[in-house]
Amino acid sequence: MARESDKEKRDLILNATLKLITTNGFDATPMSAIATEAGVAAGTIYLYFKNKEELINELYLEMKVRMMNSVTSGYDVTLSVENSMEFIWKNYVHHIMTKPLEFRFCELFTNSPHINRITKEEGTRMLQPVKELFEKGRKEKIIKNLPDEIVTAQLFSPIHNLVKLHLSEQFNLTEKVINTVFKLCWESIKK
Amino acid sequence: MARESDKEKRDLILNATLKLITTNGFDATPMSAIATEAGVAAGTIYLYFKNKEELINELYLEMKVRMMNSVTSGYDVTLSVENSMEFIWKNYVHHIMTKPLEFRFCELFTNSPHINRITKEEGTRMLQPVKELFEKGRKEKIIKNLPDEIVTAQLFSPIHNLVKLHLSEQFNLTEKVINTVFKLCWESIKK
Amino acid sequence: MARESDKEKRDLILNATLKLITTNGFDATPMSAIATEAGVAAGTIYLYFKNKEELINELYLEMKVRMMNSVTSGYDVTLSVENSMEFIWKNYVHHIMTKPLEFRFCELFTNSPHINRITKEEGTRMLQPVKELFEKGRKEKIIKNLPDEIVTAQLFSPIHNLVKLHLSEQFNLTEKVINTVFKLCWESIKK
Amino acid sequence: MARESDKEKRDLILNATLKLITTNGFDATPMSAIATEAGVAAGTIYLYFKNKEELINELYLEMKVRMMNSVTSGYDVTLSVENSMEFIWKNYVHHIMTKPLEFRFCELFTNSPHINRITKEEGTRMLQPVKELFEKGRKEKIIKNLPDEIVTAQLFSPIHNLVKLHLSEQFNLTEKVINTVFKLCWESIKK
DNA sequence: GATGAATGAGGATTCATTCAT
DNA sequence: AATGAATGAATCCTCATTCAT
Repeated sequence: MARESDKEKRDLILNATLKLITTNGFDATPMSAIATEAGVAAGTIYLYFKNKEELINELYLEMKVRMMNSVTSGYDVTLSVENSMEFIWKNYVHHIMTKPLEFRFCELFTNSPHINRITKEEGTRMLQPVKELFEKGRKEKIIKNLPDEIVTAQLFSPIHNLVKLHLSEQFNLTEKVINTVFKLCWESIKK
Repeated sequence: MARESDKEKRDLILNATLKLITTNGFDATPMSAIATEAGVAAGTIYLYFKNKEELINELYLEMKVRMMNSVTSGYDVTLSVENSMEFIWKNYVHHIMTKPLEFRFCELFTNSPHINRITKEEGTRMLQPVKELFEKGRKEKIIKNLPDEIVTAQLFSPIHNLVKLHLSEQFNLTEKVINTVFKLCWESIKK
Repeated sequence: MARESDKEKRDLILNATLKLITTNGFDATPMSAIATEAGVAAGTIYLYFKNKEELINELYLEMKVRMMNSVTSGYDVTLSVENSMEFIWKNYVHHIMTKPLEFRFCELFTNSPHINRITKEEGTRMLQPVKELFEKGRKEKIIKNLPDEIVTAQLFSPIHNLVKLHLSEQFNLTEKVINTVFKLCWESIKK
Repeated sequence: MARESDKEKRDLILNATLKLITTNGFDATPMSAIATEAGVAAGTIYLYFKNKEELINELYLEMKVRMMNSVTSGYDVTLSVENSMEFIWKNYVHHIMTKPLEFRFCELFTNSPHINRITKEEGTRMLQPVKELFEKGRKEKIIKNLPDEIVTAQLFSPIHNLVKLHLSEQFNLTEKVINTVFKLCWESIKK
């Protein structure tokens, strides 16, 4: 039970951090506020994280892990490349739309000097399965022969952008629109 | 000459802010550092900007203005929709690639709580000419009948993303690649 | 055995404190570090000592006791005043040279506000045997008629100082030098 | 006048530090207390000293300088070695007796890890004139042929010790006693 | 007795902002 | 207008001590 309690407290802190930083930004979120929100003492945070920077970095990784789990959960290897892609793509969209805090947090920190190189690389490493799918698609002559970066950009950045607009209520991203966008994106890279 | 000197000092401060914030981030850029970099006294900044927040906001607007000027400079109204689009698109790419500081700054602050609603709206308002071009394209049945947001996302976010990778040296964005990407994007929205 | 174990733990804590405080100083030695060095839990220290201050004070007394034991061990009451003095003096020198940690600790705390008046007095009280020897010397007209404080100062402070230099490697205190210094000191107080 | 004010504030801070640290010890003297005692804001200290450590080090040096100035002020080179020595010795005693705070401060920090090597060396370097006097005495066959360290120890440490007792009111150091002690010390090193 | 997680007060330091010159 | 010394609130973090297990 001691270990459960540890896990719980760590999670309370991570969740409090996620909520406050996403809402107010890094600078406007003192450790004391995180402690209060998490219902622990200020010093307790330092039992689980070395300092504010490490707290952010671990939270960032946690977010990336959750996302990849979400995206690949239920993934069926026997699916065709196109169906696999659609499955992953829609899982991704669903994930970021239903976890706005996690999404916003990743947005804020992906290019932040607070995230150190190692964390960033570990975060990127999780995209491996997707890259393998691209490779398969190219080999099977299903998608165009373009570098991973371009395929990723064509496939994911438009919807990524639209989700951002949706979450800031500048645009209403319906299921129908999502389907439309997937088709546009897929068309642009398929052979 | 007094007014010119004023203008100069204001610009010195804005440029110093751009450089330091882009390099070190908002938190790691004290007003005193900006003053030193600009070659003025700390107090002087407050003669031109009410406080740090306003300084950031004004710089943000300035960046947006410069970008729109860059993008539409030399724009010829007699061009076809497709050619207009290509002109603007490539101007945009050129601008953000040659002004990495300005680009990075906008990236950092577009979704930041430091930029207030009014500044953000004013920044968005400058996209008006582009939106009018979309409207024209839809009317002339040259591009698909899609909302502005989707057209913008399809057209600009992939290259936007690739420029980010390019500037962080994770990808080499050559002239050839740029042309390829334009074609992909344009294909995805044209009728 | 329980009591033996208690004694052991108390000693482990005292030794750890001696080592760490001497090396790093009082401020740079948290209780948690002492616990780790002693191989006990942080809370355990408080079973043996009321708080940090008392821990220091008890250690200080312990050091004084050890020193007096060292200094008078093997002391022969039938010796002449001069021989007694030489015996004690050289025992003292030997003790502080072979127990640099204990010596440094006493140095650090003799004039520190952390050592309370009572501890200090108890520490001084142990010099009683030496003072009696002075009294005997004066009565037998072997040493000059000077107050204890002056005799002590003349006899011990020069070598005390040289040992400090020796331990900080600014001076090499050989057996020959020690003998020379004893003679100088003794001459200065003998009649 | 601006510079005078600077000097004044720096001195206010140094004096406050001297007083509080000597009374309460390093740990028990927060920067905020120093600020209050000096009559400045907490942040102001950092305009004159990089941090607490540097403040202590500069104060330490200041104390050493003042002492050497005191000790050699009015020093007449035409005096004999013995008279020179007596002059300096008594100046020294007078200085540490009349400046108990400065004396205690030096005592506290001479062997403290807070004083860095450079400061310590610079502090020691000021003893040069005294060492030259020793050399002269040896050459003129007036004092015994002993290393500087021993001469220093014999000459200064007994009185140093007695002053400490005097200041802590464990001993009353009268002018007569001082003269007696000088004679004892001088006798022990003179040929 | 022993543990070590949890506490929260306290301290060094930074920095946006002001204001006397 | 320009300065930059001074301010002091705010923040991160440490650590002596407690207490439930």
